[in-house]
Amino acid sequence: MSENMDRRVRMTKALLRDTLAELMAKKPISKISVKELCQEAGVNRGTFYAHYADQYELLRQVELEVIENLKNFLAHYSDDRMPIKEGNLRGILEYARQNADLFTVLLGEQSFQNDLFKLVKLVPFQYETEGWEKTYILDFAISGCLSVLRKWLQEGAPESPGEMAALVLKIIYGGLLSF
Amino acid sequence: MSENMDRRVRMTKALLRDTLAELMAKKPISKISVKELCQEAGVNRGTFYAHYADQYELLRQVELEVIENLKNFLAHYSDDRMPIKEGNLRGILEYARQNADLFTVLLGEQSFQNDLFKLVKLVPFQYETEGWEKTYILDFAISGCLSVLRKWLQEGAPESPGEMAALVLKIIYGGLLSF
DNA sequence: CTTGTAATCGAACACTGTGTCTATTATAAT
DNA sequence: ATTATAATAGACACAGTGTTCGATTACAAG
Repeated sequence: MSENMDRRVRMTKALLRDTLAELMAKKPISKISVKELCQEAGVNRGTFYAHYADQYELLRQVELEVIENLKNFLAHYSDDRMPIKEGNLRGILEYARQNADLFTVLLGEQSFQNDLFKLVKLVPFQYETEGWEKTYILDFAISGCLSVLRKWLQEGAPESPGEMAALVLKIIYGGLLSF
Repeated sequence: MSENMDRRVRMTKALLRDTLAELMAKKPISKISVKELCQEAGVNRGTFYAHYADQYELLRQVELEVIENLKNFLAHYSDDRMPIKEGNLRGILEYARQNADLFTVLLGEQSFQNDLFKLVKLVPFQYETEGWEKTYILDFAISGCLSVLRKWLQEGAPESPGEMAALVLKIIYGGLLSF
């Protein structure tokens, strides 16, 4: 992806990516102008437009990069035909924790959430039944997990990834009222 | 709220509200200018600025209006100390179905979701335990429900509110794997 | 190390939308 | 009918946009 790029291009994109994340931690992207973003990043405004159409396209690119990372992540861990293993889950949580600031921003974006939904739905689950309820159940579960992840990161990730993985599994396999 | 307002003011706000909803069904609010919105609504741009600072403030107001409606809704139905009754839930789903277009738009907004979370958390639930897991469980459940609602509306609400209420209750009380 | 290529830069440009103001007209409340 | 106030058209300075130019700089390949 970003391997075979000019050093300068990678530097520019990285600067813009990080600066956008910083600014978005303070205010919504709608209040961030390309001008301000470039001044903050120390990048020429013309250079920005050479890569992106606007702030939103930049954000979208960042989202897709992270999705790509997560995809590799899942592919690596789900070799053993057992989806949603504890270690599997813990790995993702650790990755999220390490990039907590960026993740917190991205998890607030609808488009990023949609990508995550699609990503999870690639995992081959097995269901008891095959009725119309199936898709709703899955959506319920994914959305619930993402909400837990978001809350966890917002609180500063006080619990360990292991604890959180155990919690999520307990909810999924034990039910919401198993506490 | 909007009872004791000049007819003209109410008309103007209603026009802007509906037009914004229409436009947001087609494209993200970031691509909607105040100028376009006002032309579409047939409202003078100066009049817009007399009421709102920008598109986002207008959207926020609409969100708060709907939240207020839902609040009354909950207050009416939760008189009997039994939260999350089937009829209770079905009523809300019917209300959402009747305003499907608007709801679909609003459910994609982070701020609106936050409001809904706060609203649901006003309901006095009783838990088995009191540990740190409690808040995560609740967030999981709320987020899951909203996701189901969103999907249902996006599909054009094929199932009846009664069926959906039953499904949600089955997930909550029966667990995710009870299918 | 040298050289051709390409990315960044500063500066300028026309253009669109913004936010505010004024004088004028239309409408609601009493 | 009178009064108050909301909506209007139009104008204004201003900020940000998106594009262009030539000059400069950094890179990668040979």
